Amino acid sequence: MNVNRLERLVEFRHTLRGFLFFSEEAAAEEGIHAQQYQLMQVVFAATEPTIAYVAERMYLKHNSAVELVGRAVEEGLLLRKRDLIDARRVVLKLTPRGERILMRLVDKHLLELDRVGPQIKLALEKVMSK
Amino acid sequence: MNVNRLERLVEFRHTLRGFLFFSEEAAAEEGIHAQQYQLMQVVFAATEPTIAYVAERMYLKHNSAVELVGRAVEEGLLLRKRDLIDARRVVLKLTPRGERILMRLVDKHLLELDRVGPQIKLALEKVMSK
DNA sequence: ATATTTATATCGTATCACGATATAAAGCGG
DNA sequence: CCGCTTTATATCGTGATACGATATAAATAT
Repeated sequence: MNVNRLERLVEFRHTLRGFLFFSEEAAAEEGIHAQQYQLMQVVFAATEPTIAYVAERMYLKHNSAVELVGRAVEEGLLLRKRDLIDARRVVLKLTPRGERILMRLVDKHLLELDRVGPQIKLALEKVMSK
Repeated sequence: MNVNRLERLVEFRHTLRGFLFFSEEAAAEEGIHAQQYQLMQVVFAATEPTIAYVAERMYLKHNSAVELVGRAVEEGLLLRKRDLIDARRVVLKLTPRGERILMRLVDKHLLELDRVGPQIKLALEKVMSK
């Protein structure tokens, strides 16, 4: 039943896309972009959030990370701090505003995952050849 | 432990992003974009794939769907066919080339989900408040 | 001390998505 | 049958995103 597995794959991607769409909308409600939310998550959760770390964690090239951070800094979500020990490096930190927005978004996403998590899980189980 | 749930949310998004990154790479290996792969999935799986249907299914505005389809048609992945009954509508169909590429990508994704599906599932379970 | 590597930044280009607007066919009310 | 509205697709201008190529500057190696 290869057709069946294809249909299940399509269904899985649809549930995923639904979740990601929720994420975009939630971010938009806070006046930011979905990628900025992801960036803030990564920065907040890291012990030493540098540009290179962000790039690796988000599967981006470093120049893309630089640009993403640049826009976030411009919008007052993040701060760049030059590393005192190694002056090539830039360490990132959320602004109070960034932190407030992140926390609200995290709460919303946790609620949403309580709602759609089971559906995603089911769709995923169906697509895996157990 | 709200911090814990946040960390688990971050971990979940990381596994998801990993899968989506795989998808981007796999598409690139076939010379197409990840969104074109998603589009082809939707078109292939639908009984009557119109622009409006694609937009709804991919959570896009119709103009975005028009543009996505336009680029896919230009690259020989899809065909536009005017609906004979309702001449406003456009029904989409994969070209043989599009279909071949889709099938290869579906296979690759099914294999990848056998590999990373369990990790995604685990991360999802951990983030849901059971 | 110079060469190389590492970390970040800049530039040009393309995809993608959107809002606003346009066009054209279908449906509707009289 | 004819305007009027709705529906389906298309076009235009703009901005975020991501990339490769290239640049800069600090750290490290020889």
